[in-house]
Amino acid sequence: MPELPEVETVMRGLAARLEGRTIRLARIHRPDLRWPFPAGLAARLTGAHVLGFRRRGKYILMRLAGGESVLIHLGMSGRMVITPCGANTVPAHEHLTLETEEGWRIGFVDPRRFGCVDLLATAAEDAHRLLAGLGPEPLEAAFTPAVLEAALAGRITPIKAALLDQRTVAGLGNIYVCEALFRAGLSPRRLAHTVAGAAVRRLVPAIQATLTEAIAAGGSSLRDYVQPSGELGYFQHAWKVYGREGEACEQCPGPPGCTGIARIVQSGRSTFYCRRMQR
DNA sequence: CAAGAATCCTGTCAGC
DNA sequence: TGCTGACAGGATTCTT
Repeated sequence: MPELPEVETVMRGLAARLEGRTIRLARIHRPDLRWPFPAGLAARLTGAHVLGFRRRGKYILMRLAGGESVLIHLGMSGRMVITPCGANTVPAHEHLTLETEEGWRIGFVDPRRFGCVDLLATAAEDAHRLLAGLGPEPLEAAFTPAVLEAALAGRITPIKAALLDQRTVAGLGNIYVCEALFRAGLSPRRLAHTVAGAAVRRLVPAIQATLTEAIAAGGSSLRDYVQPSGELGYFQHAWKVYGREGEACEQCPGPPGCTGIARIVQSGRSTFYCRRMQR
């Protein structure tokens, strides 16, 4: 899916067109994504005034006047497409359409339909069942090596799997976990509880730098992710290991001994890493 | 309780 | 060109 940097980029794109504006019209084109849309969603969005946005992990929260917020998750293939109003046809897999009074059309497109939309009370946002269990925000000050070390303590699972678990830290996905572990020089196969001390002091800044640089690049554009404006993020060109099976590791001194970037499968998902530089 | 597998869904790509 | 199977950014739910 869109991981934290992509979600942050999408949220900023939405804020630029929606913050302080009024939704003139909302339409739903099917009854559900992962779960049914909340009852009366289109009617409750139509005429709503948007106060602002925030992100929690991979979730976007759109705060409305009147005390309600809209929770949006992009799932694996979700994206927001912002275009001028005009066309009457609904693009393929566009499940929710918003139109602003300024003439912008915001479409939530999600072919695989793993995304979701919900309505909740703004005052109780963090108590929502999908947000309540999330770990710390990796780019906030509260995410320290001591905090991560405590979250990893006693866990008998590869560090790769532990970091993908949103209860450990919120917002990382397959790509950025691979990239952050490479940056920290840690093997994705290491058991989570062994990542302590100096290792976790390398890992926290590695996660933060990876995410910060990716956000600055507008995220990574894969097949079905683009920024709301239609521009492409370009962080995919900065990947050091993800999708680079067999290529030389740029940190390795080179042969002899450099076997290139390996791809393994952990809990059903591809992991890319350098066996030599990541221990 | 914790960890891993199965599952939801559609599109794309490699290989035949 | 067309078919088939593997695989894809996620996270819940089900099994061990």
